[in-house]
Amino acid sequence: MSVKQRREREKEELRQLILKEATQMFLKEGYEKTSMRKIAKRIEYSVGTIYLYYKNKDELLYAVQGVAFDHFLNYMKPLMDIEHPVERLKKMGEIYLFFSLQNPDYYDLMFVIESPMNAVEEHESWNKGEQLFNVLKTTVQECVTQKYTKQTNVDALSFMIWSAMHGMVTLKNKCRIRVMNLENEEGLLREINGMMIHNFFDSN
Amino acid sequence: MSVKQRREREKEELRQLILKEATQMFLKEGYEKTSMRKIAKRIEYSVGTIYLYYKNKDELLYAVQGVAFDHFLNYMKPLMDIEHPVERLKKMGEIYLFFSLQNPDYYDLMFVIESPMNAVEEHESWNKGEQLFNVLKTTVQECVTQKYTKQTNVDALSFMIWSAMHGMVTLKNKCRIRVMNLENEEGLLREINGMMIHNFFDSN
DNA sequence: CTTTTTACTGAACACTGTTTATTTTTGCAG
DNA sequence: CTGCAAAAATAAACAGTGTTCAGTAAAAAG
Repeated sequence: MSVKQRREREKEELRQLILKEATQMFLKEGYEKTSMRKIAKRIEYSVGTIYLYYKNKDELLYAVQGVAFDHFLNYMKPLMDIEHPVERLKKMGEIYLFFSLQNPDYYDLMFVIESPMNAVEEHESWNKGEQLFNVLKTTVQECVTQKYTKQTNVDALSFMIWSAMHGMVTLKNKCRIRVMNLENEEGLLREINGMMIHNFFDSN
Repeated sequence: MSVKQRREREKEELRQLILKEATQMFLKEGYEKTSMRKIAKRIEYSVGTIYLYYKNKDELLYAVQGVAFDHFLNYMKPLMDIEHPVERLKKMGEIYLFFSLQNPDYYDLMFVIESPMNAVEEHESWNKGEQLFNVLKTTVQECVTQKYTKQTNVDALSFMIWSAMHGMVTLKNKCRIRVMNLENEEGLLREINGMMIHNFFDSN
């Protein structure tokens, strides 16, 4: 039975190799500009082989999205040490901005890219996105429960924060912020994060 | 000299025809999925002809963006009749949401699509985007001047509002809002608009 | 050593944006 | 009306895309 195991391990290794190289290429060149042939050339296999491990390019994207979400979740981990929910919320915003501006391509893969999403309902990377949102929602829930805000609608409050963050990041990354003719774009984003927290939450 | 004029008019007519059909196709099928050959087939000319009127596909996108911005600006026109800046701001948010959710493809063309933007610095559609942002900024400026808010940073406040709106719209349109498992997604967006205005502005 | 199973290949298909040599159409002078 | 130059439109070509599938090579089993 050892042979079968080895074979299985080898298959898994190739699967991982494809994922690793595809991830790197998606991040470096973007999803659209990374062709299956280029990936194949990089891993030194023929195009067809990739299709033995991933149904199509979308399937490969899902896998890469999983990697991206894991990466993001790791950034968020230190947050759990912060006791005060308002403080945690503020730090969460800072991390969100930091990660998104440092890794605009990861961000794109997770939150902007269109292609699949619509079609598929159930997918692993999808659950990871939910997991990420729950980190926010839980913290907001604590803020509400502990009366650090006048607001009561946890969904609305959570989504507002997420939207503002997501909006800032995408307008920045897609260069639409340029219409504002600012000198320090990233500085403004951080300022707004603080501004929002202080307006909606009272940390006493 | 009449002949030259007619020729020029005919050229302009074809230019407009290409723009019109391209706009329709971009909106219906999306930018990526609309090929130059398909546009050519639709207007019953060969592919090459399009390149005599628009340098390339990006150039065509710019033109369509112009159409989209005009469309959006038209939606915003009725706003100017609202005297009270806070009321105007709130209505602006409602219109923004309404337009963006009704015309997700126009929205994509204006605010999400990547391709050109980065390369070109000066472009007509760009100015129209600026014009649109100034409608918001002017209103926020009035709110600040007339002391309807404690905030003083007009840029920050304006951009925060825009970001929140843009974030909500894109998360909705790209289906990322689904992780929230809501029943009435659009209702929540409108609720948040009101929530933001009432938290940052005091209309007395 | 043969058979069967598994893994892999590369050519083919129907597309894409863009360029260019060629052909067609047009306007005008003789 | 004819000849000709200029303008406009075309078809073919180039290099690329995602995806499929008949065929081949390698490995495992008998």
